[in-house]
Amino acid sequence: MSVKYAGVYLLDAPYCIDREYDYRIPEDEADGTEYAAGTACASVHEGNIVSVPFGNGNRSMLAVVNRISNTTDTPADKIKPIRAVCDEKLNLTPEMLGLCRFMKSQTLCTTGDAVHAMIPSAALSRLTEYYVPTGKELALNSGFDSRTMMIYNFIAGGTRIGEDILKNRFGSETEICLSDLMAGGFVKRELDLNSFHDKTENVWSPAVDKDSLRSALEGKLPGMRRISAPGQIAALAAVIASDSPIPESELLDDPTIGKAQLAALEKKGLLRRERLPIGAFSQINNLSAENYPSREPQAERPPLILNDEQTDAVTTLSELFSGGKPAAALLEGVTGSGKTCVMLALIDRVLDAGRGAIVLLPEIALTPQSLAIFCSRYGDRVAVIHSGLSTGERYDTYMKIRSGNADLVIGTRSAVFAPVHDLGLIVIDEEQEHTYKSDMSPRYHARDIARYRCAKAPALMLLASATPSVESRKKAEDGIYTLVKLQKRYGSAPLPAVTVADMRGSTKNGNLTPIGEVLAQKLRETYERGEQSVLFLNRRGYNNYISCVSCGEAIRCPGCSVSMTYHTKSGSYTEGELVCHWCGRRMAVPAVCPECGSEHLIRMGYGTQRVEQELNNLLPEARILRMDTDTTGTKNAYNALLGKFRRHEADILLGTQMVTKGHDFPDVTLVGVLLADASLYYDDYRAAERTFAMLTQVIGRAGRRDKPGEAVIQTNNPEHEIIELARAQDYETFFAREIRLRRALAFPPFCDIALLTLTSSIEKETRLAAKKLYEMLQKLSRDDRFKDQPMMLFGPFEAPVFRVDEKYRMRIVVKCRLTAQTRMLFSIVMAEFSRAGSRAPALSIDFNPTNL
DNA sequence: AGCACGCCGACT
DNA sequence: GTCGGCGTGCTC
Repeated sequence: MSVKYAGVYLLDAPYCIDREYDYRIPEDEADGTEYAAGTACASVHEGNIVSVPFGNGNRSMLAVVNRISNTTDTPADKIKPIRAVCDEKLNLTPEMLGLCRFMKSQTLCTTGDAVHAMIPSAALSRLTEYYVPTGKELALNSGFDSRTMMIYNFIAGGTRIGEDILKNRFGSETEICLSDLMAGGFVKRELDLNSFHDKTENVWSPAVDKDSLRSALEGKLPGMRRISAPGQIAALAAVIASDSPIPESELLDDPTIGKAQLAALEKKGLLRRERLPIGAFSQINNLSAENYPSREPQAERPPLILNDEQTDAVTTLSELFSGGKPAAALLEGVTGSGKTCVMLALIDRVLDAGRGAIVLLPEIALTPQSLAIFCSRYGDRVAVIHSGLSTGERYDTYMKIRSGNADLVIGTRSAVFAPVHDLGLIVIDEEQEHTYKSDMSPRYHARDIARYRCAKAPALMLLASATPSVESRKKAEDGIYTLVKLQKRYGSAPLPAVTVADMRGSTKNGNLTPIGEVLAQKLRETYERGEQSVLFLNRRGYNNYISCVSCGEAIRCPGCSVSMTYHTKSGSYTEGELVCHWCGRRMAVPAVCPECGSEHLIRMGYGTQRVEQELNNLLPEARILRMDTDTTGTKNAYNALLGKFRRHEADILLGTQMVTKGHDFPDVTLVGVLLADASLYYDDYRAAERTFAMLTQVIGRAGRRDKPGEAVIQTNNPEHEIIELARAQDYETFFAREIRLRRALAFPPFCDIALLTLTSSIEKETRLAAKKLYEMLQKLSRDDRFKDQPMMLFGPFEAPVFRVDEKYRMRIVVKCRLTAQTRMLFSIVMAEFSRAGSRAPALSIDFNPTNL
């Protein structure tokens, strides 16, 4: 057999050394005579996780095998052998390996970052090198010294000993002894998950059904005396109360329960003992059972009742799915048109075809109610991935999917990497949500990952939304995605009546009034009818822009047509200036409104507490639930609040972003939007898009089936086109208007934006590096390789929050088309900046960032 | 990122 | 005379 080489990427490498390194795959030294596979590296495949010696100190580092080859360009004296290979339980499939390469080229992350997005960190961080006996007998007279013999005996006696333990026991020469033993084929090195998962414990579960256990407690079980020992009673009660096996250690925490009692119950045939790895039951969610749906699989899926339009949609989408070719579709359905039913019908078909599916939801939409839809229909084959999972749960969920025990994954952004077998469908619900874009390395967009995976599978990517992003809708327009529309509301429920309340001039001594006359009146009426109201406070852009009380306009950047952000000058509370986050332009707050000449310019904004006070004055009797980041620290608190409101234990729900997402509250007939225009003047070219989507969503929350709903939009800008369009729920006109603007101003989807940020703890260094970076970009853009790529450079300027966490941040914005060439250009810049010393400013590049 | 090699100041 | 500062440069 010829020598083979493995080209590997290190998992923990900075960008500048993130390239392929060739390692020798050790040949089987004992070569079949007595013992085959004398090394741990008998079989290395692409996608395996391995450990390799790296650098001068030959530090052991984790790496992923990118390529297997019979030849290498690396000089023989530099080539080192792979140390150990992790078996198939953690390898990347060829698709996933390809996805890593794709992510590296698309987002300029390191290969390691990409791998970390796919394999749970609990797995990678627990990978450890072990020494294990090979099974080849070591004769006493084999000529090894006594230390080596002791080490061998130690390894042969125990299981999976790590090098640190050996070194501790046998001293610094351990390494030499080990390499002798390995050369002889007596011992091999393995890369495996460390002891955390090796340790086992006793777990207890019912040996018979729970009713029999209850009978036993009551003495009604035939042929058995009533259980009277307090310890046994307590143990039985605990097992009956739990949905999952209970670790023995947990049972023993109860002082009345002893091992003897457990043994007695086992002998009586009531309880069953199993020896299982510690943590094997962490998968039983920490989501409280009360809040989350049961996972009992339903015997038969209830049939879905679809109208004609929905049936047509399912037919079209099923054809795309079963066409055997990659496909992408955009399901555009007005609020209440039953997108979910279409999704379920499609998932039915995918699962029935024996394939897997992933459904992505925004975090705040991942509520017990939305999960219940899936869990009650598909039971145990569902795996849920959300931010509340512990590292152990994440690992268990990953393994459940990998092993094929779950073929439907519901989750947030990161679930797009779930190792679903034979992937047939990825659904991205609320497609326009910006949470699908990661703002940490790897800075990927779930949509791009989904598209890649669906192209390879091949599978169908389905984007769903009532208000698709301009980018996606444009792709549908261009025929890249198949557009499927749902225009009928269920049972032709009417749209809520929308009132736009003009808030201009409603200031009290220069302060804004949170609740105007119209809304106050309707809140009172709704309360008196015994119905519920939802108030949505638009906090985006809060207190950050200057608005004119007379005409409602915010001050915009003369060059960028986005709203300028108000910054307080450092060391002052009252003095501030306006800054454009896109081009860096600064200017003093003007004395009069540039639009209408009025002198009444004010800073916009107030918080939920202020609104709560106002509500208390207005309706002292009403029960108010305030929901914001202060009151909903944890996911459970958030779900508890939602549950409370659903059960009508409060009359008014007041909150920020969280109240807008698909919770179906049956008694809500009034929805109020406060500061509707705040997000209109957010310093982002997507401000209009987000405002439109948000208003559309929130209006859709009012009124269900039997009860007609009403919505009040409070704004300083009642004539604004976006507000008008949202009121009429007119996506088409909105889209046409937006596309026109984006084209004219060269914003996505007509160009791409690269946001380059330099971070360092030394202010001077940061500014200097920013200047250097700018010059470098300028020079490169004129280079022969790139000069045909139009690029516009802006900056360098300070980041909106210049100093964060003792670090200074400078930015450069580049508008260009993302192509292979421009990506190459940025990759050069990235490599250059990550090379320069550890104290030098760090560069990060974000393509089409969602927030600044 | 680490870790070496390498050439100039204050110390046993 | 040395110990050690961190400035380049390499890592299969």
